[in-house]
Amino acid sequence: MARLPRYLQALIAAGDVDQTTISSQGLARGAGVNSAIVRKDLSHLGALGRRGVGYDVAGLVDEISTVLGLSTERAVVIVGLGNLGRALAAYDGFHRRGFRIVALLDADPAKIGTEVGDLRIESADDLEDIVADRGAQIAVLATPAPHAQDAADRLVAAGVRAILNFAPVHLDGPDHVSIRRVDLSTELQILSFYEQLQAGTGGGDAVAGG
Amino acid sequence: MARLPRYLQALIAAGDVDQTTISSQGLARGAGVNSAIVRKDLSHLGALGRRGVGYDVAGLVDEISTVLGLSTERAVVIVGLGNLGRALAAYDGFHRRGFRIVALLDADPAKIGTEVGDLRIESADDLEDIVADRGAQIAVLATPAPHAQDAADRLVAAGVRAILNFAPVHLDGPDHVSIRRVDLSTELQILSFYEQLQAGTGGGDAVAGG
DNA sequence: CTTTGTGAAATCCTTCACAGCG
DNA sequence: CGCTGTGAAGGATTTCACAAAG
Repeated sequence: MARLPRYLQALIAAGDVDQTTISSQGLARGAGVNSAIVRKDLSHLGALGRRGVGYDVAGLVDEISTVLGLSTERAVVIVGLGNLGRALAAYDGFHRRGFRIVALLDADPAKIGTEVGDLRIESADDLEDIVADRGAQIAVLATPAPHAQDAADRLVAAGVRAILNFAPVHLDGPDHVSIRRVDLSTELQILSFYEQLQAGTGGGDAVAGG
Repeated sequence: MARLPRYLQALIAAGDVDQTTISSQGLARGAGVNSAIVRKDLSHLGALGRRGVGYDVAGLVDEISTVLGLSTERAVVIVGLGNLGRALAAYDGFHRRGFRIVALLDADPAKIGTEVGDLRIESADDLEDIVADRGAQIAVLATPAPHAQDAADRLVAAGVRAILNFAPVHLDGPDHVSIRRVDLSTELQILSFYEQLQAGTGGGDAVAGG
């Protein structure tokens, strides 16, 4: 259910505006999807809405948070402190949503010992010990592409169960480890494709950008 | 065709290793997908493979680059120079793939005039003029969430035809503008969900992470 | 004997439309 | 009435399986 986080965002926005109840259509607008799909998704979590009224905002926030496993804090390790890694380390969105960064690892001796935010960069040589000691469950991978698979293998062996990969390569891993990928230049390339399409038409035709 | 950039990456990796030809299965491994789907995707671009041999690496790179519109340089403007925006501005992956950053815009007077890489941050007040003058076709949005929709509206009005949105909100826009979203905390939340699932099982069951 | 290109089957996901509850 | 919950319909995408080509 990749849409739950979207709903959560829309719900929090609604709560900020002191809305106590929200309809599937209101949620759909906030999340940028169809209202039928909102109802179907939410009915999957149990019958949480009241007919004729809508969904209780606070109740749904709790329910979705629980389902997503956000009720307990998750320990995150960031591997690779280049431009992107550093920005991620400084990004407060993680902290705000219950993710605690427990370590920053890099292989470059020049970086080791320097501080980012209030954490010190440590040596990637000690990856296994650090992951185990601090109970890191999730890793954010922002190394150069050639080192990503190796780093991933070590993270998996050390007990990490989920990896968010920013390196522009496909990573292989065992089935019990979830690997997601975010690739900035891939996203831009997809946009480039659509942009080109638009340049062709007069700009009138519909192309879902989604 | 959201998979073409992946194929491109796998092809470039194959070329780096002096491979002159590649099978659908080899490409599939590199891109992390099924080989049948590779063949179907590529057959859609025309018959480019040779039976019994595979696909010509250099030829395919050219073909996919053309389809994605990467053969001409695209002008990109980055709006919002916080941690993430700055990292994106410094990210060389864009440049390497034919995207040229033509402007950096921010609303914060303290940031205006400072340099990031070899570009100076300019005032968001001049957004319309700057986008028009420099022919920016694609915008990267990394503003705080509350300003994202407003910035998007102005970008669209100024003639931008594609937006890559890093702000954690859904953006509305006309059909002729493609809007894609990358949300880091959403990604982490999805991982959190899978992580939780894994913690429940002994770690043996299969859960696709992709 | 290898590997593409592609109909057909299977699967997944979305939308429609409406019964039923409040 | 308004709005949820959901079967059924419709679309889209993925996988299978194999004929044809080199």
